[in-house]
Amino acid sequence: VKLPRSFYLRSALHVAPDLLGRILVKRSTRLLLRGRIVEVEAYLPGDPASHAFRGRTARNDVMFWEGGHLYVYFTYGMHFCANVVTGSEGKGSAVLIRAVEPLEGIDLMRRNRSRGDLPARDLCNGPAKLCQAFGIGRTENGTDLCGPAIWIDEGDPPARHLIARSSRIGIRTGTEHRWRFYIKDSHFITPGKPSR
DNA sequence: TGGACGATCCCCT
DNA sequence: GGGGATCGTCCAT
Repeated sequence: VKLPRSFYLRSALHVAPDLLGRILVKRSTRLLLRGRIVEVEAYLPGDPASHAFRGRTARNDVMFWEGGHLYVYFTYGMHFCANVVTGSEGKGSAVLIRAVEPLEGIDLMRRNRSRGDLPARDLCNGPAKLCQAFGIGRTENGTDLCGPAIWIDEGDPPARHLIARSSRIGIRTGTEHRWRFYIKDSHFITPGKPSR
């Protein structure tokens, strides 16, 4: 069952942990790519680490759309990362999907990653890796997650005691906040280290 | 108009 | 554990 619009119209701090255990789905040409979300980060209004911190621009425009859209950004001259926009129109808040556990379409994911030899655990254990594996790029920016192309299924959320949190990864500011959430016993989370 | 800087990844030692 | 790849974006000059 596809998560409804109302799921996304909440604070990113509520949506982020609630996304764990949900299933990211992308309809490819004739098959489905599916992955269980195991690691996310919240980016809030007024958050200096957020792309939206310095106001609305052409690049981050989608982040200010109504919750339930996909904000895809390009970084380091070669990578894409995907976020779930949260809250009402104009909020400028989102949840970065950092890692998913591959469930379906794994052969295609391997081909998309240009590596036939990668173990499943290394296909989507990073925000740019999962975008490459799922074929998410510039054209997917602004996709409505309540539409037919990319969506998130209810899945099977973990018990609360299986959810861990830490500071976020790869940022220089806002490191005092523990806004990274992940499934404690998952083998499919990022190898990178939190910022503090 | 230019330059510093990424919400990263991969390969090297 | 460290550095290079690679380029769009933003802000300061």
